[in-house]
Amino acid sequence: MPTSTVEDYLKQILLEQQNDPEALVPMGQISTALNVAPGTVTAMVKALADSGLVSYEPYSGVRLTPSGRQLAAHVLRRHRLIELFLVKVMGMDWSEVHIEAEELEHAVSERLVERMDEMLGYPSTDPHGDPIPDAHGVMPVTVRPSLLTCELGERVRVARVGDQSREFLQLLERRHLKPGSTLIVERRDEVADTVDLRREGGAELSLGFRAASKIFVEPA
Amino acid sequence: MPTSTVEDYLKQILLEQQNDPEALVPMGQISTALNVAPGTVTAMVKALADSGLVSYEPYSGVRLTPSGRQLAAHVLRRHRLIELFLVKVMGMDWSEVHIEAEELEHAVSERLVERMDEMLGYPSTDPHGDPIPDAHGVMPVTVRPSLLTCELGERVRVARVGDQSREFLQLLERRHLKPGSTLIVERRDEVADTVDLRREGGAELSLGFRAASKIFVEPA
DNA sequence: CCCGAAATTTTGAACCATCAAAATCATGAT
DNA sequence: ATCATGATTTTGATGGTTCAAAATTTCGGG
Repeated sequence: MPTSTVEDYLKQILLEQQNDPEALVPMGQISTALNVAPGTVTAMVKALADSGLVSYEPYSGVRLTPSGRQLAAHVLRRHRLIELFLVKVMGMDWSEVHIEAEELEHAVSERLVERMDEMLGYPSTDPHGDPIPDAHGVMPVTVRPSLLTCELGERVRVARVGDQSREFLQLLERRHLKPGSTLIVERRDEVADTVDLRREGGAELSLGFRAASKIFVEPA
Repeated sequence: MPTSTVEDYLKQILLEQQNDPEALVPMGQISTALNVAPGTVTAMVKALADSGLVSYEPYSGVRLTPSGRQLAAHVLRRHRLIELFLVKVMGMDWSEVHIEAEELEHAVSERLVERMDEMLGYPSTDPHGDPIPDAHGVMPVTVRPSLLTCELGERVRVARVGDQSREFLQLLERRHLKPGSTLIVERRDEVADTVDLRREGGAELSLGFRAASKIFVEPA
């Protein structure tokens, strides 16, 4: 049985390289994301390599092996199903479920996860629009434009948000920019660092480039 | 923040001495219950004593201090609310929820526990009839007769079962002896080691003394 | 009152996850 | 090509939890 620390490292590596399974994730990135000292990551990664969960290239980085990827995907599945469960069934706020799921993902049994999945009707995405790996650990990766890169003047729907922080999510809630909302990007001003949006109903609002880049959309 | 190991020790000590707050729980009892070596318990208990959670009397045993009791009661509250939640909301079998709750009790946040409590309508007992401590850690202790000590010929209702093992609980389920069931103890035979019961509806069945002593009843 | 069995404590060791700080390596700019 | 800078690895150490086995204590019966 992998420890919860091992699960955290694998999950993080998966998140950092999910677009490209061949990519090497540098140590520093993991160190920052998990908030541990760089040397700790080196030590841990060596142990993961010894267990055959990652392949480690000194001074370059790590990538998941098939079995590491499998395990990581299951952790991610648990995390995302739990988040959705907490929102849909427990009525919790979407801005608080990430932290909660961070703990619960290491404690729930396989049976309980499958029960949640069933109760939720086998959903494909979590409250932030992230895909939920299926029971075999398979997860579709969809690349979408953000508010910074999508067409101007087209009606788009918010599909996913790329920042799980409480503050960011609460902002989106107040501005009615949760996944599912539709809107149009009216204009972008590089100098002013603003993206102007028109929401369903006509209300205008604007975001800075950094915030806009964390909201991903699909054609409405 | 106490570690989950600390929570396990405190909870176990509370369970072993819940009738008498003055009682000293011997090391061996904890060692057996938690399935760790005796020396490990000694070491851990010393650490708990240093944290002011228990008072330790070498070669005699430990008892909870007020703050230890407080903490233990909160762990027990989480455990029992989770068990009930898993049965009532998740539709899990009562024979499998104990193990699940054993993990979850260390992972759920205060907020989530209170949310479960609310959804369940502030229940007073868990699926096995054990009392659920309130949000302040206060738990009523009711002493009840067992099938071995209650009056013969009286209609009684199963109020609590004192064995959480899967096998025992599945047996009770098959025999319709879950908490809430009513029955009459017809006779006891010391030599044959049998307790004969008549269930609601008239069906007769018998149990051995050891099993009978783990089923507690109240007047129906 | 002493003695042996049972319980408890001590000792020495291991594993996991972590840190700070020193040493090493890699890379891009000159 | 070299060299400074930043990333990575190494080193030495700590805290928490655990074990096995040896030493000690307790306590009831002779």
